[in-house]
Amino acid sequence: MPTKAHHPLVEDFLARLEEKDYRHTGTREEVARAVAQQGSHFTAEALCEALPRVGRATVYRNVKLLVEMGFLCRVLMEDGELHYQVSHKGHHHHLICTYCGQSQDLLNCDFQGLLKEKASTQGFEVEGHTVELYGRCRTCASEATAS
Amino acid sequence: MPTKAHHPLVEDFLARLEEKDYRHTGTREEVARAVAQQGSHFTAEALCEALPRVGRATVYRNVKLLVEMGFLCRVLMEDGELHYQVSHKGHHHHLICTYCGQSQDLLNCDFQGLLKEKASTQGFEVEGHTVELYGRCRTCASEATAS
DNA sequence: GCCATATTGAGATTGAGTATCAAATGAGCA
DNA sequence: TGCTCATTTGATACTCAATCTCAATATGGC
Repeated sequence: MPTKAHHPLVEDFLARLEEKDYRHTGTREEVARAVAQQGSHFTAEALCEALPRVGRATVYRNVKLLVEMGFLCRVLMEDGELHYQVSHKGHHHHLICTYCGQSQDLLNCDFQGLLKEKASTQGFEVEGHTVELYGRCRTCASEATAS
Repeated sequence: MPTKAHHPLVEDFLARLEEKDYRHTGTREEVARAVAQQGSHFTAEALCEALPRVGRATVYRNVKLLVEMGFLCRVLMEDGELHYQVSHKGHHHHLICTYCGQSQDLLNCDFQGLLKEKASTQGFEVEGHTVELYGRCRTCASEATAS
């Protein structure tokens, strides 16, 4: 199958597949391309709908692969639903707007040190953490102020 | 139905039910007692097993009630499974040991201010957040050191 | 092109949680 | 104490996300 689009995520994913001795299949490329076309965050189910010719199990398998390889990250919504979004590399947290639903990354923020220090006073060794922030994005906040 | 045990959680729950014009039923008391007897954290399903004579739907309904009233809080495990644990009142975070599974509360820790400040540099107004920490509790950490 | 094996897809299955609705129960009141 | 009626309960069906199974297919090395 010829490579049509040249989205960096698709390219990088295919390169990484080769690197790790996974096979480069047409289906994987399709999934990666669909992921790249999703806005902000999306559910695995939405991806399935965007890829009607690809089996549900395969979509889930490839999403898992993309997460393991760091191309996608999980976003936990306030109602407990699991979404995914294209990942900026490296550790970061999500700012999820509960008004418009958009998600952005919280940049330049290192809690690990603070968390470790706090937890160590109780003898606890922190190895990992999850942080999700909910509130209003800039646009929604200014709309609220304007009205 | 006579009140047999006098666990504070059970007592407080029953008092709050009255306060909020919910009915004090034998089933609610049973559920509260079972919750009080669970160690650390537990799933709704485990509660169902501990209460074979109570319907699954009723267990879920009462767990939801206990959460709304602040007697229970949700604990998100690293694999995404939802557990519950008896809540210390007030905002707090969880330290979840991935070795023995125990959970403890992270006390005296206020991130809200720091989080708000960081997020506001991106124009985001934080209204809520979730934080879960994973690692080794004191016991598991010292066992690892000893071996 | 051939082969061994990784990958895929249809469909069954699991598991958590919710909806339905008739029957049971609790609480106020006579 | 018994009546009455709204609340609560429980059996069951259902939904939804996600995983498992396994035969069919596609891939990459030779």
